[in-house]
Amino acid sequence: MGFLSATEQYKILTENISEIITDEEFRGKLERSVKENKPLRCKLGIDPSAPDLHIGHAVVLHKLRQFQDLGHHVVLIIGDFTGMIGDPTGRSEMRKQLTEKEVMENARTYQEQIFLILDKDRTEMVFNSEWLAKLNFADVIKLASQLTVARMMEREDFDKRYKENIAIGIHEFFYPLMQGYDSVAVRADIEFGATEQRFNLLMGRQLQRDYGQEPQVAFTMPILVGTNGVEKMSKSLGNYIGLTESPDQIYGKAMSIPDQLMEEYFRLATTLPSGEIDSLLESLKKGEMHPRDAKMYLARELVTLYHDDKAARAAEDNFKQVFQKGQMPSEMESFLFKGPLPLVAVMVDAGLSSSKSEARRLIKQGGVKVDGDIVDSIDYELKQQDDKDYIIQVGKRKFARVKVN
RNA sequence: GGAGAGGUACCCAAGUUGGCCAAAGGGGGCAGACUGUAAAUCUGCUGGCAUACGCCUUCACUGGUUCAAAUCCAGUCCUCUCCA
Repeated sequence: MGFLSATEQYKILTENISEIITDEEFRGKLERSVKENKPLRCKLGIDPSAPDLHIGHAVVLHKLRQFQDLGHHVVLIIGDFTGMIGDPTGRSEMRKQLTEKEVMENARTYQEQIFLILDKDRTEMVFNSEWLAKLNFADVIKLASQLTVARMMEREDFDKRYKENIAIGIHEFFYPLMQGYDSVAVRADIEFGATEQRFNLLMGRQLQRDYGQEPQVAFTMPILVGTNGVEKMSKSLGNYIGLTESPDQIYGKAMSIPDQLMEEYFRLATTLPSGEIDSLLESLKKGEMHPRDAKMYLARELVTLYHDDKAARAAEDNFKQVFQKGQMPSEMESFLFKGPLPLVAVMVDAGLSSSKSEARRLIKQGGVKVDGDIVDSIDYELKQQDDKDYIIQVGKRKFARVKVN
């Protein structure tokens, strides 16, 4: 600790964030931390309902990593207990409750992914069932009495559901309370979350006060827009870039984002210094740099972040080969079949199409190529070939190497 | 507990005088053209099986009426509103 002054830390840590509540308290905590040489306890709650992390989740993780790099301490709370309720935040319907087994399984896969970004040595991991499961009914009632229905209904998501006559479960009211109680349990100095978590983060402040603790500072981070540039990034919408995806997938998806999204992605999804991003955007605006090249840089950065620079270069070479020169990728999944076989069946078995009907549709629309030639008949058959493989291409980006014998 | 409204495909949402309904329209998605795998725009497709005639599964669930049901009837489950 103590390499950087509170002022210097403040400057770095408040970059690219959405809101701090309150700024004054944050400065105070930083100064005290430096003076007493005591790391801040940075809390992040994880809802183990969606086990695949994407670069949207990574926004807050990168911020935490910055804290860690400055010597602070991260307390990661796996919401195994709350996961059984389901965070209603931003939901337009009740979220399904997970079983204990599902929660544990998801939590495990989370850990693997989260340390792609966080520093394991400065992370403490806890499960909130540790304290929440111990509360008895009287404790729960006491906790619930901290909050009025009116207060709860201030939340936009609940209010909206209420007005639209969509079900709200009583148990959903407990989610913010439990999350807030977590802050009490781990004595959090700061809690992080996306902007939509604002209410929950504030609840932690209130409960900490009620339990005689200094209230945590709430740090909200912007929500990353999905690759289609329309809605927020989410797995269920399919507009995401997953942390554990292959270099080619990450690179390709990054290249497909709308141009307007580049700045947001550079700032929130990469770890490039903001000065560098500023000058890059500047030259882009002046027309000194082609938007495509800027995007390739972005794609490279993202691959490097979750793989390495070697993989990034390889993904870029592959991209150039396939999409700029229109050639085949150097590597693709291989399959072995006993022939002869109709092409539609092979497409399904090789995962290029989800059903034969869809495969036929794709062929009719001219979206399928075999060895570079557009297939014009849905009866197309793959015959036995000992000497070479078939290269099947579906759409622009799906390829498979198929050997038929 | 009483009265009323509702549950349709990935989402929203038509359709409820029974057949022309695999089910309008929109969104999303996919494919094609144009590009920089961008955006915008245009075109086509969007339950499964089948070369095709067609067949099968699907409109909360279960049963029934009928030659024929998303549409009619009965029961069940769920949601919402008002009353208590």
